[in-house]
Amino acid sequence: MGRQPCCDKVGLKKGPWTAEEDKKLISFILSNGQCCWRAVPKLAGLLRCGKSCRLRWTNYLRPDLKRGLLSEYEEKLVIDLHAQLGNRWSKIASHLPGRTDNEIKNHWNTHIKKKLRKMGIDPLTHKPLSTAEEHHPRQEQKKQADKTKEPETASLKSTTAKPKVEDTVEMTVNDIGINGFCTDEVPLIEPHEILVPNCAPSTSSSSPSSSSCHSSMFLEELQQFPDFEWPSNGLSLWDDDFSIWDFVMNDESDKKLALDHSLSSPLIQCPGMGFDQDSRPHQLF
DNA sequence: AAGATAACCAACCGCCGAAAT
DNA sequence: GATTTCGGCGGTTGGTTATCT
Repeated sequence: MGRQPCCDKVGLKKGPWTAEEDKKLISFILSNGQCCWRAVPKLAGLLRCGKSCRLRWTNYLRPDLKRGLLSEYEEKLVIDLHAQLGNRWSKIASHLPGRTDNEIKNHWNTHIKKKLRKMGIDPLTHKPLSTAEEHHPRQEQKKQADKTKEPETASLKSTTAKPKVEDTVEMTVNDIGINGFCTDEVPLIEPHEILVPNCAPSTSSSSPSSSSCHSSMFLEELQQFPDFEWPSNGLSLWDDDFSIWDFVMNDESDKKLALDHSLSSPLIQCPGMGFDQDSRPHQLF
């Protein structure tokens, strides 16, 4: 017979994660590292499937995640990578430290696509839109939908047909407009080398219209748990350095543990991860 | 002020290749 | 070698918030 089932799906919880669930998951991974996801829900006391835990961790709870809107540079990078890789969001995300495939995918669908169309560029082919397409956007959408269904022409399939596209990506740095940094060789930055700018209130990441509004709700929810120690000096939700990790890691040993885990685990380790002088991972909520 | 619509994004679904048995 | 699950990926959905009328 094959492997054992991942989890019996009866009675599993779905939908948005609560602060308590987040806390359980973070605590578990902090003390055990990332092991097999199948075992995580049971061991962490969660009524979720392992897949859901993995998704929550990689897309939201990981300490090395940047949050907030993509910078202009990141956006250009995404466009350029998309032109070469197609909808291979995970490959694209691997070139943007601290960003997830889901985040990039969402940003592409909500922002970049529109931007490119406005500029008269087909977001699928990265070539100028024909006038017919410009005048009949619905037809264009249908065409695009058809294209994606067509295995030979769909960007995903066409790129997979090539031998290891991601290995042969040539970044057109001049197009991006930033010198001296080839994204094909994302530099591994040592923690001490990272200077993550504090998330100033004026930046997009602190705007309530971005994902941070969810963080705000999340934090309010978190306040309901008495075992979380709220800072006594009156914390603003939009404090520059604020993060969930401040709540999960109540003391210095926890913070050290998080640091150790994130540096020792190849799955957690990420070149973009930043720590401030207190060894606290920056979370740009 | 209220309802309608658009925008955003976290989370789910289903598929696929790799790995385990 | 066949069967089954795991882990990862991309597409899609649905709830929430913002903006418009």
